[in-house]
Amino acid sequence: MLSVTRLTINDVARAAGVSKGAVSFALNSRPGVAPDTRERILKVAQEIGWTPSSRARALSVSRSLAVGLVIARPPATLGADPFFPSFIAGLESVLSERGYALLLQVVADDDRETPSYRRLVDEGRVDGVFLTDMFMDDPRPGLLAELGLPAVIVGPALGDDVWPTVGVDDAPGISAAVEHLVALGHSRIAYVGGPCGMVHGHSRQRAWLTALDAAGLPSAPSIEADFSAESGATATRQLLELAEPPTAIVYANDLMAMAGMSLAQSRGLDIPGDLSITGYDDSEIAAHLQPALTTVCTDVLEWGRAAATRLLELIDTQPATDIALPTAKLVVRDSTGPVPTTRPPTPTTTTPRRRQRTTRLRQMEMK
Amino acid sequence: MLSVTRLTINDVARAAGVSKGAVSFALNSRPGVAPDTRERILKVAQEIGWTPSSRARALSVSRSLAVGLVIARPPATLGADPFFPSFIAGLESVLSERGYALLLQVVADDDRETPSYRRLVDEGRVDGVFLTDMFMDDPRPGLLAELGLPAVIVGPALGDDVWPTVGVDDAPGISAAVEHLVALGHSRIAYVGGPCGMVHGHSRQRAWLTALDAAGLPSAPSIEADFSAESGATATRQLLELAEPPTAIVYANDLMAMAGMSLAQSRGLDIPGDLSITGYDDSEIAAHLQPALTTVCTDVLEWGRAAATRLLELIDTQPATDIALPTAKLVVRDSTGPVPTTRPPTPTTTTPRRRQRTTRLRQMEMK
DNA sequence: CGGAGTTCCTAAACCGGTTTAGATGCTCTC
DNA sequence: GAGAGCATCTAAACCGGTTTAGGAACTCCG
Repeated sequence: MLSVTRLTINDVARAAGVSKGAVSFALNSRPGVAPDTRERILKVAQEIGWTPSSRARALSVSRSLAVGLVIARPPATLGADPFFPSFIAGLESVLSERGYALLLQVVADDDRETPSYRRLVDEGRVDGVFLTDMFMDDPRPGLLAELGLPAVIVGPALGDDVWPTVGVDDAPGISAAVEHLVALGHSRIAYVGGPCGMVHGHSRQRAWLTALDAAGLPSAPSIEADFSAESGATATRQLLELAEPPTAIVYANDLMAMAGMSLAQSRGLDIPGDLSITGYDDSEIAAHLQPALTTVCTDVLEWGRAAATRLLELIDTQPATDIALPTAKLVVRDSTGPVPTTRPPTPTTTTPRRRQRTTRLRQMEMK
Repeated sequence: MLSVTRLTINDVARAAGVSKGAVSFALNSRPGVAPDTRERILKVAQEIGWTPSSRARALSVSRSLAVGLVIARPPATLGADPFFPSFIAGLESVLSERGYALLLQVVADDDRETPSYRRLVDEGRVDGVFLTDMFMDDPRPGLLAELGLPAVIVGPALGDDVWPTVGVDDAPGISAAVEHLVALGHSRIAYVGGPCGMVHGHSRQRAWLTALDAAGLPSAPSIEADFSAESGATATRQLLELAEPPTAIVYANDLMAMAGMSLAQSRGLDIPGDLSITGYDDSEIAAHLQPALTTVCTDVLEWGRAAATRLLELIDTQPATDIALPTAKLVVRDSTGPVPTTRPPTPTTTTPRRRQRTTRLRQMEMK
């Protein structure tokens, strides 16, 4: 190791016997360099092992060659969400190919993210950002428009936006779940959703409502939870304590479904004998639960790829290529089954089914 | 909005009636500027709303002001791991305070990461990296030493390394789990671990072995899995089919423990009546399982903070401040209980307990 | 054969900061 | 009161690329 200093474009220029500019032209495959000169330059660069410094590049092209992802969620909930890792992997696969880096920021939930974005812009760290976990009336698109920072909204389409939206439509997945339950004979299909103030919380609930309606079913109880296990358990408890508890519950994510399933089981209910349950996400554990969870699966990796592609297009002010995302698919497993037939036909204030079950349990324990 | 161009240090200099250099000095609180001048400059900068461009700063200080985290795992496994989100949140809290950004890369598992690091270095994207999911004889520390890129190893201490290690020791947590089970009367405490080729897989298994030994127990079956739900289920099946199945299983993470618990339950075993189970991680869902999972909890956020602090020190060639990380703690819940007392004293080739249980189940179903 | 048009390339400006060398004015000292 | 020493500040070089203006050589064409 003779020289400690990093290789620069000047070293290449000198070695190839040309000027800095020529090297730059050759590297970026721009006209103005003879084919054989170009080849010679590239060969020399290769030989001495030079890669352009993205620092220097970033300064001269007035771009950061990086995009940002700001995640504002309590880390606990984040950890249980299979979405982000796959999504980020999808982003990466496109970004790295185009020489872009991904800047990640995980901020406290209550920070409302906007200071983070402002800083990213002020410091010129990123050329664009992905917006996730959108709220209804989210201030961020407006803020970013004001700051002039390109953005892509990740999630269900909103419609009237300044920024493009890239997202797998929730509706088909939820609809499929409801239809599946209807086909199994269920008619009291409750819903445990995320915060209605959040776009995907909202859209999934709408999908459930629409599907019920399409099946000609009357409205059923719906509880607004917050995607956490705790809230899923609480919501489930409330539903089971209703005078007329549901025979099936559609959850807006797997985590709440798992917590709900556990809670129901702890009360002696058999899944799916007494209660059918569906999740959303198809997390790794879903298939290995007892019973295996019927859930909705989306191709999150592809989703990430699409979002990244769109953001880069936006940054380069290229026209949008419309990428068709595969729709959400229902994965039927063992947590859904035929509606219980032994149900008493007239609704009462007590819950006979649970009573009965409790009795059976008691017998078992006494044995 | 009169001018569309970004504010630069020149604008501040002009507005304050000083030179570029003076502004730079003032901003970085270096000597050579009179106190009142410094204040005036800062006030002007504040007023016109200028923040130094990190692009330009990065080029002139020959630093990227960013650090990298390369994650090489199949996204599916990643999504189920509560570690990274909290860890990243911890990193962020230190990095952002110091004006550093976090560059994230999620690469395919088989890419073995090294090309990613090489690229990060070649392009000058980062000033240092965190190494996670270390293998025994991992080539990365050596590679990075060669490339001259500072690194901090995240995980159990290895000892002979070029780079500092920041990690919560696994041993106390696993030991506590084993001791807890021993106290409950268990003597056949099996172990389902991660790949032994991985450092934390290895260290957790050693901890289990050591703890067994300390309790004066003979060696028990141990299965090398891969931290995935699938592998956890398979390992559990193998253990339960042993001539003399364990009465307790210690798992190296929650995901495998959950899958194992479900599998055991699907075979009619009662947890913890017939089999006690412990996990590792304390994921959000753990407390909401049926039964709630006894597991090991570590302060991952603090861990992230420590790792970031250490890496920045390394980059600035400052001496290491030794940060004491809180040790892993056992969280006792309901998946562990007294060893079954009804067990026949002589081992046979069949498994009477399960037989008995199956019978009970059958009775129930026939009813 | 002289001027217009191309092609290929170089020198120099530029991106927006940091940092160094040196100018200026002031105090201190003998 | 002249030179040393210091604090304060400026001008200019520098980081490592990209990009523009322009020069040299060569072709084309009337």
